[in-house]
Amino acid sequence: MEALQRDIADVAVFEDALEVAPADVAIDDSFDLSSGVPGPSSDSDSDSGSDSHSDSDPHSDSDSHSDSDSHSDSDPVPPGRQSTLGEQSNVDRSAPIVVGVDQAFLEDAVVSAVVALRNGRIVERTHAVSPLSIPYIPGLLAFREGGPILDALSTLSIDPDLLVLDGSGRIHFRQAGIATHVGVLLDIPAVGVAKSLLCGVPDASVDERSAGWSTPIRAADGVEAPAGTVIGHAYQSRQYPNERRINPLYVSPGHRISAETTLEIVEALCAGYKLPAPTRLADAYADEVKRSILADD
DNA sequence: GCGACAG
DNA sequence: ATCTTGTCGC
Repeated sequence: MEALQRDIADVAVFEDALEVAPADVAIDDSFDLSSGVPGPSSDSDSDSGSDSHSDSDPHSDSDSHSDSDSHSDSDPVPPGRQSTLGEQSNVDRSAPIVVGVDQAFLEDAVVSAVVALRNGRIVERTHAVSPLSIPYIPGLLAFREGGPILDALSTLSIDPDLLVLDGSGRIHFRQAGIATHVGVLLDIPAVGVAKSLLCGVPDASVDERSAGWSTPIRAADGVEAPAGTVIGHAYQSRQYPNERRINPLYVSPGHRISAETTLEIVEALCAGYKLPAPTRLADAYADEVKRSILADD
């Protein structure tokens, strides 16, 4: 597994090779992000469960039947037309699609939820339920959750321009955290957003920082990269005005993006909240699906 | 050998 | 990640 991670890190591109600029994904504060899915239909989900074609699941029997086990809402795009008259809408249909991914766990399965945003609004949501076989081992997270994430992403009808994953990317012993792993396998730009630091050292102490602050995370001790290499950043996305403290985020490039741009993108996606909007929304959706599953049996 | 260690 | 009510503060 570790050898595979070194191969993945070798193929990974930690430089900007994406068509997404921070300004293109900024979250509008003028819209209520906490409410809703697009379209009038309420989200009364059906089942889910797509078998995994994960790297850890040898018996990947066919997923023949339902390709749409999870509901998905995508807005209709006018055929062959960019912009003409009547372009009063603020909706830029050419804006990049940012997809957030998050998971909720069951007994021996995991719900992987994906939420696609464009111009800060949800354009599609889908999910998959996959079996879990490998335990959580620091440094090997992708082997446990990577397959299930691919399961969910394969149900999306929209093509992501950027993936926002829970966990690290380059901030990893072998520079192949789950964001890098998934990004490389799909060859899609990806960033990793973690709530705690796996490895590497911050340039400055991360304690008691105000919103907007950030400091580089550099390779050290066990990280297989030239000592001093900037592998990510600690970023204080939000802070209370008073005594109570909020921990910073640890953001790092997954694939086809630099550490600097990763920081800018995450900044643009947080909009006053601790977590980037795609992650927050996928988080809530995963819990929603999980509870609905626990509901009937 | 001991400690650290994403979700 | 998950088990879980209230509680402090804007």
